[in-house]
Amino acid sequence: MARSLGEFEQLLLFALLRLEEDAYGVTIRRDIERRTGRSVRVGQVYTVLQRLEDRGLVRSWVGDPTPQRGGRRKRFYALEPSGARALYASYENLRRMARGLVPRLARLAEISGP
Amino acid sequence: MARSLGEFEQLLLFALLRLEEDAYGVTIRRDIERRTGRSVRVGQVYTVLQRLEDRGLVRSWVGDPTPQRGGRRKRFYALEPSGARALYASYENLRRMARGLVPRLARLAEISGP
DNA sequence: GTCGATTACTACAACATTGTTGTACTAACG
DNA sequence: CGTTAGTACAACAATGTTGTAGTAATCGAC
Repeated sequence: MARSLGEFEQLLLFALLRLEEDAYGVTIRRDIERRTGRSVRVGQVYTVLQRLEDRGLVRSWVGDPTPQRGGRRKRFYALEPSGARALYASYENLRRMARGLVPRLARLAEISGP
Repeated sequence: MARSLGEFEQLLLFALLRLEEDAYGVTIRRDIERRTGRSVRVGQVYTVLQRLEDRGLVRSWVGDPTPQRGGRRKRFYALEPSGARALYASYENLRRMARGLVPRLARLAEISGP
């Protein structure tokens, strides 16, 4: 059964969940960058999306052309049920490990410099 | 600056935090297994601990002999300040991505069968 | 209408870091 | 010195990350 998810994979799947109908390469990337503050290469998004689709955790389809200046058609992505289960399991695991420790961790992280 | 932490690395660091004075290979392994329900090889723990130590996120020292039947001396581990910061940052990133989505995710994960 | 210039977006190869496993080794006590 | 708790490490698999090339769409000139 389900191998566990890497860290970036988790971020990616959460982005899919949040974006719902509007999840494609560019919006996914932007969502992760904005929320985490870390910079994400475009290629990284597509590479990981493809792997997740190969594993059956995500599905995708090509959308219709839009009346925008340039650009090719978007490929949209959505969570599969198995993807939701995998993501939930990973996140719960981490929460269980973290339970009760966050305040102390926060203090340690603050104290120790810039 | 701080690369980001992998998933297992995060679990490991949380275990260190929880175990405080009593963190060494065997207890760390047991803590992760019990809380997450996933099985962990002994070697995995030491491999990852060593890498984290190389990166300066963890420190270790060899303890004194104990009055137990057999066994060699334990090597104890503890979080370094930079480790606390890295762990906190990773966990916060994930929480920000997950914010507001967990109930929906839980429902999706439940519905979609065993 | 059709032909390119322009543009939003996707695909992928290549390399780096993390994850995982199995097996061998060490040092303690009785 | 036999037994045993514990550690180290080599080797391979999966995930993370980057750069660059390719594709398919619209617009505007003609």
